Order: sequence, then structure tokens, then C-alpha cells
Amino acid sequence: MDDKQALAALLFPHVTKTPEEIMQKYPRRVRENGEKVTRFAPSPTGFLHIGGLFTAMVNRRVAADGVCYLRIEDTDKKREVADGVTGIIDGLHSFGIDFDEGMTGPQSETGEYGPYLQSKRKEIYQVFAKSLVEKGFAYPCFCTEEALAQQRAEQEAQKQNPGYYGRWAACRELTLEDIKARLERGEPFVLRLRSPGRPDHKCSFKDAVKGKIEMPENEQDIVLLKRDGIPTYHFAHAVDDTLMGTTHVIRGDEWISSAPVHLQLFYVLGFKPPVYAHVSPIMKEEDGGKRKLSKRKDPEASVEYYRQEGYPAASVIEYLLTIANSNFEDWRKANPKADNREFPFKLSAMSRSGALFDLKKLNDVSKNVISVMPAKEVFALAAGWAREYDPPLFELLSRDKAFATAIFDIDRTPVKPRKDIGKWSDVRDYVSYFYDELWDRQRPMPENLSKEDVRAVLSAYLDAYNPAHSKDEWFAAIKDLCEPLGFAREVKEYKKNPDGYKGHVGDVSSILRIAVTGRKNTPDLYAIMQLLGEEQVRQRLSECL
RNA sequence: GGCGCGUUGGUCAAGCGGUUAAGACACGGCCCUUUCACGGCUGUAACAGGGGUUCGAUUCCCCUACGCGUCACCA
Repeated sequence: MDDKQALAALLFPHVTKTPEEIMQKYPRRVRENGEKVTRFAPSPTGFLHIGGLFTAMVNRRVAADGVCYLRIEDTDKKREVADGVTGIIDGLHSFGIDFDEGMTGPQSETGEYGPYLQSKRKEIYQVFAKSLVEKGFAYPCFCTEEALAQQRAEQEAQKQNPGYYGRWAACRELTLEDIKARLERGEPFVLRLRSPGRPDHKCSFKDAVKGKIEMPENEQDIVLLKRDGIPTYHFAHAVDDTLMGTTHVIRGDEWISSAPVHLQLFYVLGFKPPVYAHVSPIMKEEDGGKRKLSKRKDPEASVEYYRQEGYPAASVIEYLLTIANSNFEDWRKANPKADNREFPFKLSAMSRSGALFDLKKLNDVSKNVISVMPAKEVFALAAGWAREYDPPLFELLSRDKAFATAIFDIDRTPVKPRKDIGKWSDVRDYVSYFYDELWDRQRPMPENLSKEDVRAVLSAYLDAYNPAHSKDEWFAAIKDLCEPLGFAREVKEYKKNPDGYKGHVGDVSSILRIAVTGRKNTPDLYAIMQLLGEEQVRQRLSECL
């Protein structure tokens, strides 16, 4: 008994606080209506991954009325990346995900439950580590990495479970004198859990998305504190999520297999475990199989990809929501204009298996998102994208903002909006014929019409053209052109007697459309001509002649 | 290999013992229409395999197969 106290004092001579004192500084959160407390806890090892965005979004949505905070797990100094924290915060912010408390910058934070940067919590972990030693649930281990590797090889040869446990845990029963001697020699050590688990016992928990999960108890004497005194993920998770009052730990399902370790940690620390929700990763199809999106191999794994392509942040979130809660699409249909933050997100409605990332579906979702935006917003976002990724286009769009906005407003009716634009990189092509700089002035006419007929239509229309016409008058004028030139006024007439005509009003319109825009297919030609203005229209028509 | 999780059309997915097995994307057709788009209608297409339990299994249980994850002083 006294040995444990002595060992604790020996190992942590500078630790004077008790767990109780620490806990007092972290009062229980008041949650009047059962609001949830969640957190996003990435390690700053690189830029934002689509999977990270996904779990961050789920965390944010689950705690929509509660608290969602950002904790940075920078306990692995080897893999840390400069700007990692800023990249995460800015990246998430650009997708409309902000936190109620936690890190706000590489060195700044807000909230009562900090520090939210794990590297600043070293003392706290030491206090709990010390208490574990006192309770006999932790001990120092002096094994070198080489010794461990050797033991592992031996275990494999003997077909034993690998790891540090039971009779393989060499340092488990070191005497106090022995430890003292090694310490005096300056031997480095890690602090290990003295696992009370028995593999013939089952532990189980109810996962909020996967349902009941049952596994053998943990028997591994896992590392709690690394050689440098910094905690491992497991230990930090138990301590931090308890102190910070996390009610729901929502993380990738690669963590399921360490859940028994976590449950045991909560047990030895005397804490109540949170609700776990393990979400499936986003997959990619390759050679007919599924695999996790890989940051190295797949450009679409990085959130940066969507920015570059020009998918609006709202579209990406909207798509992620359709993957996360499949009833989202029904909700969206019923609430076409609502902010997706109003959607009642449910953990229980999440899919148990991993979804394949479907770029086609993203595109479709994105077209819908853009189709309900006001033209001004389309302009603003498209220009914002072009400023960064297509400067010449940005110049053009900015030259006359009203003109550019008007382009986006063509056929942008609330009932039947066009869905031409799925991402901002589509815009250049979409607006090209409005700008001489983007238009190659090629005008391929349909092959079923002779050059003479085309010329006849063009010159006749040049005479008939009146920019003051309303849309109905405009189209009537085109119809009036038809018969004298040998075209049917109505398509139906033509279909009844195809040999009696050279073509129909649609062909005549086609000629004009191509003359004005160079394209066979465009939005409403009348609107385009009105926008272009008389001078441009006449010039294009006669140039084509 | 051990331990988990998963498996409904090409993809995302409803379904929780009795259904003609929803819907969305993609694909095909038709309609609307001066083109395209939008919209409407419509078509092709699925319960991994094998055993149980049951009057009855896509739904419950077991086995097999396949896929994924994990077995670090990384998270």
C-alpha cells in the first residue's frame, strides 16, 4: 500500500495537486434541456480531409443547440505541421462550421474548460497519472523499443497475441527499490496502465450509430504517458472528455477497436464514459472495390479540391448531409429554401456502413443549391472563385457587375430554375458568348440547311429586328419570317408535311441563336439579345452574314 | 492470424416477421417546348451464399464468402 504512494511520489515529485482539485476547476456543464456537448478533436498533421470535415459537421449538427468545441490533439510532435491549427479552423469556417468554444488560433482560445491545446495540459495529465499509480493502476516501464520489438517477434513465433500484457509485461512487478535504482541511473520510462481486464470477460456498450457492440475486455498494459511525459491519445481522451464535459464522442469508426481500452480507462479513473458514436468513413471506388479515401492518392480527399473546382461550400455540406442522414433529401424537397442548419439531424439515422463518395451526385446536389441562389449571390460567389482561380474571368465579370449578374439572372425563375452551373469552374464556358474575349466567333450552322437559306434568314431578320419588342412580339416577328422564306410557322405544320418546307420556326430560331451566340443550345435567346443590346446583336448578325 | 464492424439495383439508400421491396443520382423512352435546361410521366435494375427458428423471412439466429477497420511510446 505504502509502496504505491511512495512510487507515485517518486515518479511525480513535482505534482502536488489532486484530481479533485483539478475537477473543481471544471464545473459540470448546465444542460437544461439535455443539450449535447460534442467536440472535434483533430491533430494538426496536415490539411483538412473530407472525412475530417464530415465528422466535424456531424459533431456540429448533433450539438446544434448545445456546445461543440474544438480541441487540438497535438501530442505527436513528430507529425505536427506548421499552420495546422489555422488550416483546420479556417477550413472549417469556410464550410460554415464554427465552434462555441475551444481553439480560435494557433495560440488562442475561448471557453471555460481549457486549455484546449493538449500540449498545454501536461500538468493535468500528470495529476491523473499520479493518482492512477497511487491506486495501483499504473506503473513505470523501462523496456526499450528494441526489447519490445524482440518480444513481439517472439510472441508471433509462438503464435501468442502480441503486446504488453500478463506474463509478457516485464516491468509490471518491478520492486520499488529496482525502480528507484533505474530512475537514479536516469533510465527513461513510460507509464503503463496495469490493466485489470480479463479477455475471457466481455465488455459491451451501445454505440449511437452502430448499436450494441460486444468485445473482449482489454488486457493490454497500454502506454498512458510517453517517454516525454506527454499522454497517448487514449489517456488524453479519457481525461479531457471528462473534464470538458463531453457527452457524445463522435469519431471515425477506426476507433471502435480501442473502445475497450477507453472504457477501462474511464473505469480506473472513476469516470463515467460518454456516449460513443462511431461514424463510417467515406470510401472511394477503385477496381470495383471500396477503400477509404486516401489523402495521398485521391485529390478529392482533400477539402482543397472542392474549393479549386469551385463547388460552393454549401453544396459540399449539402452533399455530406445526404450521406450522413438519408432522410435529408426528403427534408430538402419539402423545404427547398431552408437553411440546412434547420434540418433535424439524428445520429441514429446514420448509415452503419461506409458510403462511396459520388462526384456525380455532388454535382447534382450542387446544381440544385446554385439554382435557388439569387443572381447576386451567384455573381458574388462565382467572381470570388474566379478572383483566385481564373483571374482573366474575374476581370471580365468585374468589368460590368450588373451585366454579369444579369447573365446569371436569365431564366432564374423560382418555379423552374435552370441548372446549368454545378461548380464555378463551369461559369467560364457558360458565359463565354457574352464576352468577345471568351468567344471564338465560330458559328457552325446545322448541316441540313443550305448556306443560301441561312443568309436569307439572317438578312431578313436584320430588317425585322426591333430591340424594343417584347418577348411575344419578338417571337411573332421570327414566325413572320418563316413562310416567305419557305419555313413552316409552326412545328406541327412542318411535321404534317415535312416535304412542303425547308424547315420550321425552330430552324429559323436556331440560325439566329447560332449567329448571335455561336451555339446550338442556350438559355432564352430573347433575354440574351436584350442583354447584349442592339448594337452587339446587329453586329453579330451582320458579321455572320 | 486474433478481435470487431459491415453486405438491399451501377451509386446513396428506405425497410425493423406478411410490402406489387420506397425514393434520389446515373442511364433509356415519352410528353411539354423555337434550342438547351427545367418540369411531368415512364422504363431497365437489388435483398452475397447456405443452413436453421417460424404458418411465413430482406427483416431473428448460426455458418461460409467477400469488404472494411484495428492489433504503436500515431492519432
